[in-house]
Amino acid sequence: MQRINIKITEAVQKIIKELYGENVNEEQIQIQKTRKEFDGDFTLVVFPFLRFSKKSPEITANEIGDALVKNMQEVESYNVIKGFLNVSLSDEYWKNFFNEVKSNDNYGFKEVTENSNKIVIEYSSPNTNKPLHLGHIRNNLLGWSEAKIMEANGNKVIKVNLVNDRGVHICKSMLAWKELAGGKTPEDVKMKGDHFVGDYYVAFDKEYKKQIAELVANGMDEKEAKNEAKWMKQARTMLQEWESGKPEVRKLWEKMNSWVYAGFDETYKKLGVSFDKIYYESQTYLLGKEVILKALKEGKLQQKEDGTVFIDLTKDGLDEKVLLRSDGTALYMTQDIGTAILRYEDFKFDESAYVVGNEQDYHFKVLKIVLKRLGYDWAENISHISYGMVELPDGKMKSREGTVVDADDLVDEMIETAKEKSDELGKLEGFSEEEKNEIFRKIALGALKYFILKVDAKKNMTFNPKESIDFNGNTGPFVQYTYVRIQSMLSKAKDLGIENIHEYNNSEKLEQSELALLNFIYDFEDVVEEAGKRRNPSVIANYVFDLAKEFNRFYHEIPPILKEENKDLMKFRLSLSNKTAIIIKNALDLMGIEVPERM
RNA sequence: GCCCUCAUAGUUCAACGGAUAGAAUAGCAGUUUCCUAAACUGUAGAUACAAGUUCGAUUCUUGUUGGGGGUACCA
Repeated sequence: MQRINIKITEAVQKIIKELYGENVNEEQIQIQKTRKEFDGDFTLVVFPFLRFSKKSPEITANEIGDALVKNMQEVESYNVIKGFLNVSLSDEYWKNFFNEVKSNDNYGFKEVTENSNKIVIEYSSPNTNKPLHLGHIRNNLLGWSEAKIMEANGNKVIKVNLVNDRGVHICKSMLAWKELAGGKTPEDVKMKGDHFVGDYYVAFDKEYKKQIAELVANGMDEKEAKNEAKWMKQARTMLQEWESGKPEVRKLWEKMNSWVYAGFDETYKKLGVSFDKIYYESQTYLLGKEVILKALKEGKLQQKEDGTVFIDLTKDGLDEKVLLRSDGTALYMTQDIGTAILRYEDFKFDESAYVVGNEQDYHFKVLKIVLKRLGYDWAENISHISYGMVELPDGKMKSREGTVVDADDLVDEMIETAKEKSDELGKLEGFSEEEKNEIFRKIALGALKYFILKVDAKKNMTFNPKESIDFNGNTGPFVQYTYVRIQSMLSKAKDLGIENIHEYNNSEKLEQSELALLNFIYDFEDVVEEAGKRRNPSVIANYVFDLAKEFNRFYHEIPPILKEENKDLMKFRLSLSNKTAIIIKNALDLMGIEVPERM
């Protein structure tokens, strides 16, 4: 069935041609949803046509409105307020629309086929020297949701992770462990491996600072002290040993990384994210080096006297960018070039998307240009899904100052709060512990995910731990609750012996709240598309909240459905509720949020 | 210095250049012989400042002020 907003657009085009003899393109025809406070379903803005009609906005709108009623049987009436033509569709249209979609659980989604666009999306990208924190949570939730939304828009999506498992920062925690741990493992102290390793990274920094302070006290200037501190020198040596493949160092590196991976796996599982392929920087940086050295030989890059390899981007309005250190070791950019190339060879993607914070906007601008200069045409299809920082009410998170919000802690606290809240309300009595815990988990993660994803991805956001745990108002649990309520009603209907809720013959005039719900249901398809185009899960969040709110209003305004004597009407309303629940479930799924059946 | 970004109720967030700038929360006032009150209803409260473009500007342009980020042989 053709989308009615498109049909109206085409009709308006024809009408303008007939009335005023002008050809207007689709972009000039602004059809929007009628705002709540006015009568109507769709609104046409007529101001752009005044120069054709040479009449007042009111007269122009009336002329077009008359013609629409005449030309389109779906259009029942219209009203004009200022330059706005509000069009009301007939009950018959809405009932037909609902009949089309009520049993289609995939309404709003496009099919993924063999010929679909292939998108590789990278997200998460952790370092193996510390556990995941709140910033990673935003990244992971966004990455997962973007992937889901891309899929819903008919793209073939491949989710990849790039683990930053090498570099001097990794050596720092290795060194501290070697010096301080006395051979202890995470098992020995019953800790999650990533937290265990992270503690040694912190320990390194503490000792390092002490050493700097000592040197400064002995008269060295600070800059020199930073370079000359014993542990820093040892860490650098360790990196060189690592690069040259010294067995002892490699072994330690593998051991500690494996601890971290076990910890990450747990966190990823808890968050409900996963990957189709994992890249390791340790496996891509050599390719990056190779490609750069080759390009240098071909004269595409430049070299300084000390051996530094760089690219001059001043013509692109950027600076000179170093691609290899003077000692020949790799940088972040070096490995990212390697990874990008490897990824193209692996997947021959149509698009390669990176979910990475906006602090790296410059990095990705450079990456794209460098790859193009090196002759990789597909670099044009690299996109950076840039998102804003997460700040705490009292400022930015700083790992060194201990103001980070740990990912595992946060999730655990949310679950604990969900449990308290539920006990307080006396819900879930008579459930087994296992069932209850599963529900708490869904609610807690629903709250967290919704809280983070409802904010426009590209904007910085403030994370207030207290408010994020809220389960009322514009929150995940509010939406989940609406779903649960509908499930409860549907199962009660079944208990009453009401079967085949999609089979009815509703001849009643539609109520305002029913029309409002139908409009929301209609919108879902456009919302999914918009979220995809804008690369923004918040579009979904805003929509599903409004839908849930609208349903709750409907639920209160309409007399109890299960007591409705007109069985056709009752079934229609049950079917409408059921459809609402399915859309809630599908929309939340696009955000990685699960729905409980009871709560 | 240069580049990029952001600024909306007390607070956290919305608003393809369109109508009277929406929600949530905190505040105040209500709703349960009725399908889950984690709900619903009412009330009060905001576009940093100054110009410009436009029929129309929170949205676009310029300037001012104030945040954030980048400009590393860190990632």
